[in-house]
Amino acid sequence: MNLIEDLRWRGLIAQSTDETALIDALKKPLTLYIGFDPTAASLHVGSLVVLLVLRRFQLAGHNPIALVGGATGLVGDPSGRNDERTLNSSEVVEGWVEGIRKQVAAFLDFDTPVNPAVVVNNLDWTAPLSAIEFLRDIGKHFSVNQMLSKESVSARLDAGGISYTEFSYQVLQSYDFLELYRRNNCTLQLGGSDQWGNIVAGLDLIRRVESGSAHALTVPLLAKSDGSKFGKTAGGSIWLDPTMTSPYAFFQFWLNSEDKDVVNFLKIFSFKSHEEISVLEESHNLNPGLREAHRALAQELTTMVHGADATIRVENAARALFGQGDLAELDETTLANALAELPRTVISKDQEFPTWVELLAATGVVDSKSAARRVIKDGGAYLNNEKVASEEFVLTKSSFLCGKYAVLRKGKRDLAAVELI
RNA sequence: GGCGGGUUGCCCGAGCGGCCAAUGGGAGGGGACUGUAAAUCCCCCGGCUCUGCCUUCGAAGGUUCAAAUCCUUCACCCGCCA
Repeated sequence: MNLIEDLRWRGLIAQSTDETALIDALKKPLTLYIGFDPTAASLHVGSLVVLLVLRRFQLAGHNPIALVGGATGLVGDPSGRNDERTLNSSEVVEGWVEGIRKQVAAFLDFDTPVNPAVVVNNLDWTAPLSAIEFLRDIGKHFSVNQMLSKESVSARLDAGGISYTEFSYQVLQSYDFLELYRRNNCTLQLGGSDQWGNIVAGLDLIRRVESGSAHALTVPLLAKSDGSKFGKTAGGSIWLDPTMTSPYAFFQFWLNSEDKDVVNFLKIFSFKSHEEISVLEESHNLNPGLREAHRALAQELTTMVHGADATIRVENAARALFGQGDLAELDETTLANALAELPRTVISKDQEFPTWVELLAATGVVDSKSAARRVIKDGGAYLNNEKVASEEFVLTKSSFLCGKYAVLRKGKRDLAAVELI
């Protein structure tokens, strides 16, 4: 099975330029790139889809380039949006570029002698360019008629307009491809399916300027089986940065995948063999309640992103906190380790203990005291796994397990720790 | 530059002087059932010092006992015309 067939099996191919030619080109190692724009301080699980495809190409012997969009991030991609982006200051974007550069690097191999990965920043070749050079050398090759017909632009024209800045985005991205074609002989660009227009514009530019030919391959934008956005939860996006999404929450995100999605997710994200995935699929169909596939997915991804140690810690924590057993029976070490993975609030022995409402709000499991009251009224507030339905309830020293810890829970799975010092 | 239409809570979208913290839908939250799933059903969904009070309906002023609703100015968006 060749790489393209494997990607197809995984559901990772949306569109490509002439597939026969692409398969042919892939018989020899080629150089390919994917761009990531710094639109936040961290990548999220959605970016992981395409990043892992890049990794698959490297594993198959090709030369991967990860491009961080220090330039394009300053401009803003109109693709997939129906309103203009708010521009971020260059200092902010610069900071994000650094963070994302590190994240991307973690998934690629830079030490292999044959096809080491490369990370580049498009600001390096865009910044020195003067406006006149840009217009004469690059802009001249673009037809506004074609630019207007791009989905990303026409959608915006219908939705209320687009600035000249974002309109120019496709030109910048095309120039990136041209530049990488020249510098690295890069002949394939990967991206989310919303990037098709931008990528193809790059192919045109390469053809016009260098009479060269290159390829495009896009990955479907991942949606859940119910059509909703992948990678968003009530708490917001699932980020790769552990300070933005804790490894605990990250693990739980995968473990809580819907049944209908889990096998697809394994195909998309996992580096297990087809056979291993089939085994998990069978187990899942036979006894979904066991959630073996969910667990395998959560373990593999958490290990990939946060490391094996973190995965073990986080899984043990979940086992302790979700265990059927009485929390009071846990020994202090187990409890302390489990709680270390949760958001924590510290209260002092000397101060007056807060009321139940105040405590719930303080830990952040609810957004406000009003919300805390609502949850209490609805019977969704738990202390050490026991429902507490009184707003006036105040913890006492005996509420603290091992004399130190209290476990707050809202609903089934929203937990926080309180430590007494 | 002229004329007309618009700006409502996380999103869409009603309301068009008091009965409005503001209809409805979606998203979200809790409960029941389950498997830390889905579907379904019930409840909730601005904040607080919570039988009351405070802050919201683009912004600032004004009219009125009373304004999201009327008037004025400003900002932005969308049309049509120049």
